[in-house]
Amino acid sequence: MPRMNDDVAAALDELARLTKVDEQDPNSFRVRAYEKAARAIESLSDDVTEMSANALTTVDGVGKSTAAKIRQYVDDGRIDKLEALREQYPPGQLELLDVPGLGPKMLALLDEVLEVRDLAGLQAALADGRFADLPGLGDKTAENLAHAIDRMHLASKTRRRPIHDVLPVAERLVADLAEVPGVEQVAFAGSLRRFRDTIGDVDLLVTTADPAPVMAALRDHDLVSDVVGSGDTKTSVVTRDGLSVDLRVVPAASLGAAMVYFTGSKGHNIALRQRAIDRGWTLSEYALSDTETDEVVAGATEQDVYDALDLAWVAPELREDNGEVARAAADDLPRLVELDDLRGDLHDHTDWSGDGRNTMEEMVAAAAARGLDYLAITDHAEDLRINGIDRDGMRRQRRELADLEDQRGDLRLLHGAELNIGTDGSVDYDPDFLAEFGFGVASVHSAFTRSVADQTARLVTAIRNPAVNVIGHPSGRKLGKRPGIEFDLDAVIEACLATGTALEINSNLHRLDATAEVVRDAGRAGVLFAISTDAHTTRELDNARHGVTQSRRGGLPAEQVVNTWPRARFLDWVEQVRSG
DNA sequence: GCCGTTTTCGGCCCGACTGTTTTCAGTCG
Repeated sequence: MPRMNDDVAAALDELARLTKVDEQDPNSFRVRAYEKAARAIESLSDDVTEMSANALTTVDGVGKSTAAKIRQYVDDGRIDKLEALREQYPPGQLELLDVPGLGPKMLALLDEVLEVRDLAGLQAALADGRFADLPGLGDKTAENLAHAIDRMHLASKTRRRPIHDVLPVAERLVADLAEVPGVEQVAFAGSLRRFRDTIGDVDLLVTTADPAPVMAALRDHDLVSDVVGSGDTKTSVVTRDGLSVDLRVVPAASLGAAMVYFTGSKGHNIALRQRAIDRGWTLSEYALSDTETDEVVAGATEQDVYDALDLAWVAPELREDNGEVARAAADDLPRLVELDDLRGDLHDHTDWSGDGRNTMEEMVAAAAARGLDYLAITDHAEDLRINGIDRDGMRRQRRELADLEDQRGDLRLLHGAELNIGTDGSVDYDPDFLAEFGFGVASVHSAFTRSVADQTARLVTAIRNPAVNVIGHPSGRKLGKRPGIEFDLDAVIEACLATGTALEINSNLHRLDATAEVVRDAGRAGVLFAISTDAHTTRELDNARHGVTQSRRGGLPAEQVVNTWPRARFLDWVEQVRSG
């Protein structure tokens, strides 16, 4: 969460990359140690600037040496070893590593034999045949690298993209491949299944007795522009817009082991493997099996694999090597939210305000069709000049909603508003008018770049406002477009706990806000959450599943989500907050 | 570089694909 942690993680990642080149070994233990430390610092909720070297060594994956490097970075803004390596390997040379199929060994060979130290030099050496004459290399490798350079602008192994660009593609591929004759099961794994904000590539798993047709179906798919490789069990392609997709075919008896393996994360898998080794077993994508006898211990389902390792099944969203393995071993994992748990939606727009597309009647009917028991209509309020509703409008809408509730007799319909949080934390209207609403969401829609102190004060003021039940999309981020506001989470947590105000988990794939880190840290502190769709159309009510997944990624216990509560308990909470 | 219910030394996850090797090296995830 603290920004300095991200800077430190980035420095450690760069150190890993340079060390990989320096040692000419992608699996160097030192490289892996730096990478593991980077992930550990990234997911740490404590601020590294406030930690001593000793405190840093208590972080799993950080030892004395890395702790000293982190301290030096925090204190001096530099790391001696990093500076030395930067000196030794100029950026142009490192760019060569971005070429798919070119690793540290080839990098060293190019440097030593051909004195090639940048992309232009490589292209020249590929063109005039010097590359193909290198020991252990030939024409085919040269051809492949030339092709890889040509499409680098398309699919870069370093470029991750927002999940809203990737999930629809993956879901379409899964649906299409499921139609191929002989295919039994298809699923995506990888960081997409873990529901990270950004995705590097798509991993698809298929079970079938006959792999050839499904491999062909992927190679020939409309969305695919380039085939990187295709063998008996694995095919790699790139889509037209540059997304890498890997397809693996595994036997049905191995699907569980394969799902574990390809879902990751790497750190989570290594932790599982260690437990397997401790028991005299080995864990691969095919099975958990006995090292001596090769006898299969488990593999058909994920549950079997975790059971055999004496672990509770770990939800994919939690598999980030953040201590979830230890919690699974202690049977101490939280009961996470399922889509069926949601009884209401608390942030919904209609065509009463400028950007909603469906009528109130349509939105309510759609919510009823999805089995909800209560719904808050929260159109934009008057401060949003473009599309907010004025006071008379709000009163008329309130009467119409009450009539609708009477006519239908099924859902409890709350009349609220999505209030706009000004730069000073104030919201639309005045206290008396605000008190007429039955519900309130308040969100930041502007001034995203104020100081941390300003944004914190802004949020805390809004949280303390009794007309505010929920803080909508707390950071205001849009994935791939703009970062959210930065604020002091501890202060926000404290205010929420004092007032009972909930933080929203906005289900829109472009937002996923609160972030997983905020959900995790505020959730652990006991803060309440609302999983809301922010739907502007009836279709967008289906986004609730994404909000649920986001809450799971933050490890949030279902008990802390107010819209999983039965109607009476939920309404009590609404009134409790509003009575100050 | 990290780590310790066998260990403060000696381990550290595992397999597919490709190309260039007639048995393996490099890269990738």
